[in-house]
Amino acid sequence: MYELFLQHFNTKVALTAEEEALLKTYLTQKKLRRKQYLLQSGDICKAFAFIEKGAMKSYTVDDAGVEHIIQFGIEGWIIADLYSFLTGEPALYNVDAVEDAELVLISKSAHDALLKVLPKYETYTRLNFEGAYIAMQRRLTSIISNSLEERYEQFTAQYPEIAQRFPQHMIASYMGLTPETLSRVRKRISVK
Amino acid sequence: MYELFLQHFNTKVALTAEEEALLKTYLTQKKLRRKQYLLQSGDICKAFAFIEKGAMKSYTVDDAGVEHIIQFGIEGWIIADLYSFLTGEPALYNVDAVEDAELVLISKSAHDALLKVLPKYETYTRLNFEGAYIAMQRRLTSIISNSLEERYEQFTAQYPEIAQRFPQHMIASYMGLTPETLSRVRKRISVK
DNA sequence: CTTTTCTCTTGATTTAAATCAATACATTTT
DNA sequence: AAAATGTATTGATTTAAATCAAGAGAAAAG
Repeated sequence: MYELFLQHFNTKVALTAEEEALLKTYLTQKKLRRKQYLLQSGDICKAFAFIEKGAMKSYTVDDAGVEHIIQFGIEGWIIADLYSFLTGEPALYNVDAVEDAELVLISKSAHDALLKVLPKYETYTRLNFEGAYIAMQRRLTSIISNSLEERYEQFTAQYPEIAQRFPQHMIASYMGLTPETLSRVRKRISVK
Repeated sequence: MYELFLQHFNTKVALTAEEEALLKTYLTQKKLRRKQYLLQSGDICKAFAFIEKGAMKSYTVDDAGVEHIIQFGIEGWIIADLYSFLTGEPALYNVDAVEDAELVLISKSAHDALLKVLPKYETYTRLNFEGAYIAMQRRLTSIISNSLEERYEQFTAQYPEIAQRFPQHMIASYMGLTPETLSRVRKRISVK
């Protein structure tokens, strides 16, 4: 239980056996079936989720009812509305399962306690945020600076598993495009 | 010296007089004239900069020579190519002064040392990354989900000082638009 | 196993933004 | 003070993406 999470943690910050036992006492498990929500916008995000198995997405829904995907998550990734988690404000995003999923949850109270009792947890958190920030900055740079063809090719090169595991219309949503446009972008690339 | 930086730090994590004195020994100063570079893409980002005074921008330049602004910075903000700073890889971004600037620099070696000698520095860093991550996620959400009018109004509401202090064509670049389009967006808003 | 839903593609048309071009005004620079 | 540079607006035209619409194949549900 919690194998992948502990492995992920130890890769970033190595734990002693005692620390690992302590950490485990703060973790809980959750299983989700395809299409079930982990979080709905307007609710408070009371835990962040490490994905042990399965595939998730976070997204907004606009006035016209269209989903805009903010983030994907598969095994080894963290997913949540961090804004809501950290501030206690209502979530802006929905989070649900694209495939059946097994999650490790760290609640806000567990998170706050861990920051106090386990200094390595703060380092783990900092490294996660560093990585997440850098990934997001690259995504933003790509949106602002590159053509659709370049953006799609960068995306598939950087996240081949995401590109293959999620349906194409979700990739389009993630890129801020209609499914038709992404289909045509792919065609232009394949012709070239 | 370093007044604003120390104030910013203390607001996030309160320091004792001894800790503050220790922290100061790791800081250096730098002044930049308008249009001078702090960093050029391809170089290694060897320090991040806290802005004590002035205005900065980070940006990419595409094949056609067009600037794409990634981030603005004014008094109290941090600016750098964090990707390059953290990984030691060549920077993707240029950083230069839009107004004459006074900076507090924390070099990579100072950063690494501070993480070891001053636990509160790790907390400070974590909180900075949390805030930066959340701000960037909101920007991305806005790009993917909202109309240009909404995006511009959100931007001016959230960062009134930036909107007023930087020329409009830079705001356009930050939004991924041409200056002409932003001019027309503003006109549509004012008519409405 | 068969009906329904989901997924992707393609075509025609509309719509929004980029581009090209000109001008006016403000601010640096010399 | 004059020249040069930077900044913002407006108009005409082109270009790229969204929208509307249809259909075909695959996957999921009953």
